Amino acid sequence: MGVNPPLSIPAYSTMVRKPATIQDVARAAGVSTATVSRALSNPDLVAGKTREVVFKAVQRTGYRVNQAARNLRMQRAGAVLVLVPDLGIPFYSKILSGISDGFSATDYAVLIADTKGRPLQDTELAGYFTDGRIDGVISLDGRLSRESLENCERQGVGERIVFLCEWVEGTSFPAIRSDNAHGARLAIRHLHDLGHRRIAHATGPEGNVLTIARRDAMLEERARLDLPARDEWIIRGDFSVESGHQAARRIVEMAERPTAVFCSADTVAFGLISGLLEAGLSVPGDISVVGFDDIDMSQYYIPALTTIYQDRHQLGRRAAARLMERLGPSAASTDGEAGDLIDVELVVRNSAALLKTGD
Amino acid sequence: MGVNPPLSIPAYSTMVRKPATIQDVARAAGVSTATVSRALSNPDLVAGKTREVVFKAVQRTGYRVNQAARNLRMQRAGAVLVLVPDLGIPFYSKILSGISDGFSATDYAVLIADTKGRPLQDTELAGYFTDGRIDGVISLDGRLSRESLENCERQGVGERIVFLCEWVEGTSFPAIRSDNAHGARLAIRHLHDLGHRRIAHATGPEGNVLTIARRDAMLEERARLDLPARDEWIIRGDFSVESGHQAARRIVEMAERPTAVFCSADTVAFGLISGLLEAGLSVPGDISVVGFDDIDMSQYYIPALTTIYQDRHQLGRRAAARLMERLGPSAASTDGEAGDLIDVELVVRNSAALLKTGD
DNA sequence: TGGGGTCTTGTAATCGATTGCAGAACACCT
DNA sequence: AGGTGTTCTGCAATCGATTACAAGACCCCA
Repeated sequence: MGVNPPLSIPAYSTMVRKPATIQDVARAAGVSTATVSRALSNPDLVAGKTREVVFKAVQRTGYRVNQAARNLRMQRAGAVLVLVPDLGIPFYSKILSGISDGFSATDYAVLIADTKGRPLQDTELAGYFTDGRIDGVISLDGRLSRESLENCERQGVGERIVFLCEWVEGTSFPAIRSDNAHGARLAIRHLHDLGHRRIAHATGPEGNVLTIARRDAMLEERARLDLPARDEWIIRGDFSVESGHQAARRIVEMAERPTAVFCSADTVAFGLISGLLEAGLSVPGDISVVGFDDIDMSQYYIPALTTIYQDRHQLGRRAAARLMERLGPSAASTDGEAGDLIDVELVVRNSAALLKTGD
Repeated sequence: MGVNPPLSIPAYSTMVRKPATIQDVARAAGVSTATVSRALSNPDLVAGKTREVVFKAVQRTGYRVNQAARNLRMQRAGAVLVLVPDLGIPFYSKILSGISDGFSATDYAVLIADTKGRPLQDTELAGYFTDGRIDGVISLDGRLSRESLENCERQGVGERIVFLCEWVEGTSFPAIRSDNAHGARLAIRHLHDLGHRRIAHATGPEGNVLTIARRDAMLEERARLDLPARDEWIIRGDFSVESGHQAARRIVEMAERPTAVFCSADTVAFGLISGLLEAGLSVPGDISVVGFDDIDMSQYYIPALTTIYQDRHQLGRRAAARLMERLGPSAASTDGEAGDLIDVELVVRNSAALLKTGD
C-alpha cells in the first residue's frame, strides 16, 4: 500500500472514454431514456424536480445528443447543401460567409460542393435527398440541368430548393438575387451623365442568366437614352479577369472605339483596365470603366473602381432564411416573394470620368 | 366503367413515393436484408446469382443507401469540418476548392464553418466529434484555443485533426503548409539582387504563426546579407488591404524611407501600392514592392505584382489526403511528415525594379 | 369510497442500416 | 453412407435517439 498504481494502467482521467449516451444519463439520473429525452427537448412535459435531476446527470456525464441517431429517428438529415459554380472565384466567398451566418443559430450543418470540377449527374441531387444526406439546397449555380430539378420534384423535394444570385429561367423556385437590371441601368445612366455616348459592354458567359439580365437592361437603357449602338461594342466573355484582358485587345483594334465600357463584373473590369494600360490607353483618361459587384479589391484598385455594389453577405443570409422558412413545419408557399430582390447601389470612384470635350 | 379515375386521386407517377429502404429491396428480391447489405458493400460474400437478383431489385426500386442509418450503425459521421478564419477572404477560396476536390471521390461530406463571426467555444470542437457530427477536422485557423485541442485529445480524437496553412506552435498535429521561411528569403534576396538595401516589411497580425514565420525569416535573411535594420521598417498590420493602405501612410512619413517593401500578403501589397500612389510616390519607380500568396488578381494589378506563389489548390488537396490517411483504418502515425511542407516560388512581375542608381 | 380528470413516467416500437453467429446447402473424398 | 469443409444465407441484436400508448400517482368532488 501507499504505492502508486502500476504505470501500465493509464490514469482514469487520461483514458479514452466513449461518449455518454442517453442510456448513461438515464441510469445516472435513475429515470428512463424517454424522460431524459423529454427533459431535453420538451422540458414542460416533465416535473420540475425530475428535470433538475436529469440536468445534473447530463452535466455529470458530459452528455451530448448524438445527431446521427436523432436525425435518423426524426427523418431529417440536419444539413443543407450549397452548390457553388466555382469556389475559386472570390465573389462567392462573402456570400458563403452570409449563408454560414444564416445557419449558425440553427442546428443545420452547411455542406459545400463545387460544381466546376465535376458537374452534377441528373439523379445526383435528388439522390442526396433520398440518401438522407441533406434537407435542402441553396444553388448558386444557374446551370443545373432541368432533369436534375425534375428529379427532385418527382421526389417531392422541389420545395426545398432555393436559388441564389443565379436561377433557372422558366422554373418557379425562389431566387434570391440582386436587382441586376437596375444595376445595369445605373451604370449606363452614370456614364451618360458623364457625357459618354459610345458605350460598350463586356458580358459574362453566354447563356448565363446574369449575363442576359445585365446585357438586356444595358441595351434597353442605351436605346432609351438614344445612344448609338454597334454590334462589336457588345463583347462576349465570361466573368474572369482574363476575359476582361482579352476584351481590351478587341477594343484597342476597333475602328470606332467606345469612350466607356460597362463590365459585367469587377474582375472583368480589372482585366480590361490592365489590358488598356498595356496598350497605352489610360483609364479613365481615354476610356471610362464601370464594374459590377464591388468586391473587396475594387476600392483599392488603381484607379479605384466605379462599380455597382451588391450586398453579398445579405444575399447569403437572405437565402439561408428563405430556405429555413421552406424547411420549417408550415411552408407558407407564396409568402416572402417580395423580399427576394435585393437592391444594388452605384458606387462612384475613379475609373469613370467626364468625357473629354475635345473628343 | 370506362371512366377515368376521379381527379382528386393523383396519378401514380406523380405521387410522392417514399424512398425505398433496404427492406423494400429485400422483399423485391426475395432475400433477407442482410443479403442485400452484403451484396452492396461486400459482393464477394454472396453467390453470383443472388447478387444479380439483388442488383435488379435495387434498379427496380431505385434504392439508395440511407447514409444517416449507415453512419449511425457504423459509428461514423461521414463528414469532415473545415474551419476557416474568415470566409470573406479570397485567399481561402482556392484552398477550399482543393479540399473539396480531395474529398470528392470519397463519401465524406465537407462541412464549412467560419470562425470569424463566432469563435469556437473550448468544448465546441470536441463536441462536434462526440455529437456524431464529424469524423475529422481541417483547421485553417491557427488560433484555436489550447483548451479546444486538449479537449479533443481527451476524447481520443486528437488524431483526426489536421492543420492547413496555419498551425498551433508547440503541438504535434500535422500541418500542411507552404515553406513560408523560404518564401520570405526569396523575396528579400530578389530585392537585394535588384540593388535594394533599405528593405521594410509589412507584417500580418501580431501572434499569427505566418506573421512570425515570414517576419523571422525576413529578419534573418536581411541580417545575413548585412542590410541595415530599423525598427520602424517593420510595420505591423493584418493581412487586409486596408492595413497595407495604412502602412503606406507610415512609410511616407518616415525620416529614412525604405526603397523596397516586402508585404506579408498580396492584399497588403495592393493596399500599400494604392496608398503610395495617393501620396504621389510611384511603384516601382520610387519604391519596389513584393507580395506573398500570388492570388488571382496579382497578375492583373497595376503594376503586375511581383510575389511569392503558393499552390493553394495543392495545399487543399494535400490536407484532405492527409486527413483521410489518418481517418483510415491503420493510422501509420509518423509517415508522410515529409510531404507536409509545400514549395513556393518567386514570381517576377513589375512591382519591384532595379534600384535607381542616383539614390 | 368510487369515478373522472390531470400530470408524470415508463415500456417498447421505430428510424434504416450492418454484422456475429449459426444453420442450411452443397461439394468432395474415402 | 458418412464425415469434413466451404460457401451462402437468414435471424436477430445493435447503433442512439424519439414518441405513441398505457399505466401509475395524485387530486377533487359527489
